[in-house]
Amino acid sequence: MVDVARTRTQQARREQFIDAALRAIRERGRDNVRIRDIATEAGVSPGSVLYHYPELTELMFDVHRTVADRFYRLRADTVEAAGSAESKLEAAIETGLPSGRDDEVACVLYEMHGLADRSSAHASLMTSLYDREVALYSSVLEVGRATGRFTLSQPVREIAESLVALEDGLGLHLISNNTSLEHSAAKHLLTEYARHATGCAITSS
Amino acid sequence: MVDVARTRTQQARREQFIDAALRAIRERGRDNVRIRDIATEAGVSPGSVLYHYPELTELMFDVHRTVADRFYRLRADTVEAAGSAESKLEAAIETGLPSGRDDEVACVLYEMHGLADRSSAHASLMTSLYDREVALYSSVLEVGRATGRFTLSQPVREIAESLVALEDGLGLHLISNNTSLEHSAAKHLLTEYARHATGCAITSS
DNA sequence: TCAAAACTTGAACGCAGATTCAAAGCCTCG
DNA sequence: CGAGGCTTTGAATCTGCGTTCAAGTTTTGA
Repeated sequence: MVDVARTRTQQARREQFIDAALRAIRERGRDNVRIRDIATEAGVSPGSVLYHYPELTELMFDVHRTVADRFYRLRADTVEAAGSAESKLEAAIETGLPSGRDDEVACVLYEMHGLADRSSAHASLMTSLYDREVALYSSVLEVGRATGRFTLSQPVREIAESLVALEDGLGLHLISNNTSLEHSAAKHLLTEYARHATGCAITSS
Repeated sequence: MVDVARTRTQQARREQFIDAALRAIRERGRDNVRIRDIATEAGVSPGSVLYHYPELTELMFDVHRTVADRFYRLRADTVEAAGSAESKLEAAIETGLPSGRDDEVACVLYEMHGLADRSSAHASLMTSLYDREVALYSSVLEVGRATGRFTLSQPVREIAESLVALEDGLGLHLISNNTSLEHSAAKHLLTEYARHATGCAITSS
């Protein structure tokens, strides 16, 4: 995935196609999306898409990278903005679950997961997102412990990894229309685990 | 999904196609599988597949149903066979994670998840599996509590749902080649949570 | 201002895969 | 054994999508 040098405007154009592809993928599914769909979404002709992305796999990769980054950035920024360790933890939990089935970024992120099976490039993206999310939770836990607000029941990394896995599992069900699991229930489960693991009094308001 | 009446041999033939499709999907991916792949896998011609499954969506549905049932059945049987509540819990955990990337049933099950987005029939299958898994864990927890071996830190249903979500999230990462998460580590996290929630002394041997 | 480069388009082409179907094979039961 | 129904096949057809490309349009920069 070595990037050829591109001008600023070329890069900007590409980003428009990334957004168009994102919407098209959401609409038609990762493997059913046609070049025409992406073109239509971007308001151009199919040839134009190919001109900027001669390799569709590269566009797929960029979409994956983009949703992973956006997902993480929102979380990191929200956590950063929160004051206390407790509210940081609440912020991480709140932003870790897909807001609903209208959550484009989360939906596409889950769609992309499947590519990791067969492409090591996509697997790296997934691993990298996982690592960043674990690191984010870890830092929050460290802060809470350092300030004496949290009493951790397990090693930091274990709690962080469990939180990430838990929200991924819950998110998967929320996005897949599991009617036995509401968003509020998912958040409650996540909060309860966090509460037990940190011994602090956060709420799933 | 009303089934037309079929003879025993017709049903048996269909099951061969389900197995062939399962292998083909594993090989080529849910949306990239061609009729020819399924036919080849079954050792017949494409026309034969269409003869038994005029609607490919029906075959997809049957594959989904089959993997969900196999996955659950193995768990239920293993848990059933275990003696104490502790070993039942260990059995549930052990069978809840994909054994590896060679785990056909688990891999295809995760592939199928994505269909729930757009098909309510598939969403029902997913929900049904979730419900059964939650019920399975719930029953184990009830047994442990009734026999005084478990001291539950949360309502039964919450623990059960958390365990299911946790293993789904962990499984997703294992199947997606997340190099930051080993199978043994996943099992450890699951075990730790179970231990914490039940207050009992199981090990992730 | 103008020439070259970058970009876009839509029509034309080629191909892969779904689908159809007539012919042939093969059960099975009277 | 043989007639009728069930199953399989491979060839023919259809369809839709990717890809190419010559011809136009826009942008750039000198």
